[in-house]
Amino acid sequence: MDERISGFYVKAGHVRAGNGNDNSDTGTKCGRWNPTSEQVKVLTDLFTSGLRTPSTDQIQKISTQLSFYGKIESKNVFYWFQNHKARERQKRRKVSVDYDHQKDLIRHVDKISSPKHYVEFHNSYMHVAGEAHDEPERVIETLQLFPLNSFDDQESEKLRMHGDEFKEEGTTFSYTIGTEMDHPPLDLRLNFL
Amino acid sequence: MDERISGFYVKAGHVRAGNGNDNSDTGTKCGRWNPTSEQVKVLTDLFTSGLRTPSTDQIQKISTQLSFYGKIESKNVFYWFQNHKARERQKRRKVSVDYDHQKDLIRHVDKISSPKHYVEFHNSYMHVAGEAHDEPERVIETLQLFPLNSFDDQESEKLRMHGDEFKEEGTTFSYTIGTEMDHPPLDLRLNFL
DNA sequence: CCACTATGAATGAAAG
DNA sequence: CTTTCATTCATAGTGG
Repeated sequence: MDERISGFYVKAGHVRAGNGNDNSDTGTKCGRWNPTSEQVKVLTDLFTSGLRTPSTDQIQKISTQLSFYGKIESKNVFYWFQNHKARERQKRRKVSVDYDHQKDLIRHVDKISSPKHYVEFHNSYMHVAGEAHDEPERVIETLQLFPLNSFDDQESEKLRMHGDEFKEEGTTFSYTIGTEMDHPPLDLRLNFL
Repeated sequence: MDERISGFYVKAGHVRAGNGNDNSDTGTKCGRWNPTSEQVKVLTDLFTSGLRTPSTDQIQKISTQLSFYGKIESKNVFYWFQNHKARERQKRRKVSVDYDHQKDLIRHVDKISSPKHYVEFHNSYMHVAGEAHDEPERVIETLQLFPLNSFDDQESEKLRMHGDEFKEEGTTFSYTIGTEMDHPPLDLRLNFL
């Protein structure tokens, strides 16, 4: 059975707001963004310079700038950085395993059946303040594209202290009450509610 | 085999297979929640009807109902709504800058009324199967869709006024930010890299 | 034509 | 609520 070629992968929606004139690229179908070499270059440069998670503003600006080379949208830039960062980390993590035992390297599959106080391990990255370890985070100050605090965050691998447990019941959603009650008849429409 | 959702669920059956996360049988529910078509449908309906931030109690009930279609927990519902809502907004924000200034607008009004055109819920392939089936409708007895309100709901979240929340850089965007230059080409400054 | 790979896109989960 | 992280889905591109 090979359903990989079947036409079921219609993927509803995704109508590309534009009128289909987006292919400024190599005759790309409007399926998904296909970055041009220039765009990739710029993005890569930015990434190399240290930009990991651009803010909305920067995404907008970058997007605007890159539109010069071809069709591109903000979300493309957003996804690009997300993916790049993720993949890099993914690779690093794969090769990592760092020093064998970190003592508390548990990485157990949390059983989130009854979330109450499950600890969340986190990488063994341990952020050493003021210590440049292996991450080549070179921030080229020469690349001041925008006045905004460009690349500040970098990869701040801070220890994720747990502290927020999801509560199914209780007084977790204290803020929800009275926030928006624009659907009073909810119980009505949904009997079970 | 309890294929309640038997049929052509192309996507179903994914269930994190092949990872060998043999911690404890795995098969059941390790990994993250993978909503079924029905679950998504119901959640979407609720969202569409205006529910955005369900209370703890509502989450509980929804979760209970949805558990019929498959494994689900309260927190899944909670997260679902949070994400859905957040992304609705995020989309709105990132989709801008699209109707840029390099092209003339052919449709003037379309610009305002096609915000959510962009990224519809696509959950792909599920629609195909979920529609023409005869099994899925089993518990829907209680889930009767009401006559939607006259006013266009789901868009009543304009109460927010955030400073960072913004889009449309087109008009307010000025290249006079730096003393650098005034032309768009970004590569120029990045060329040194 | 089919398998594999790189990567764009999406989304569940969580942290802040 | 907002933003980020991790994992997965989907597809263009390429090799056999």
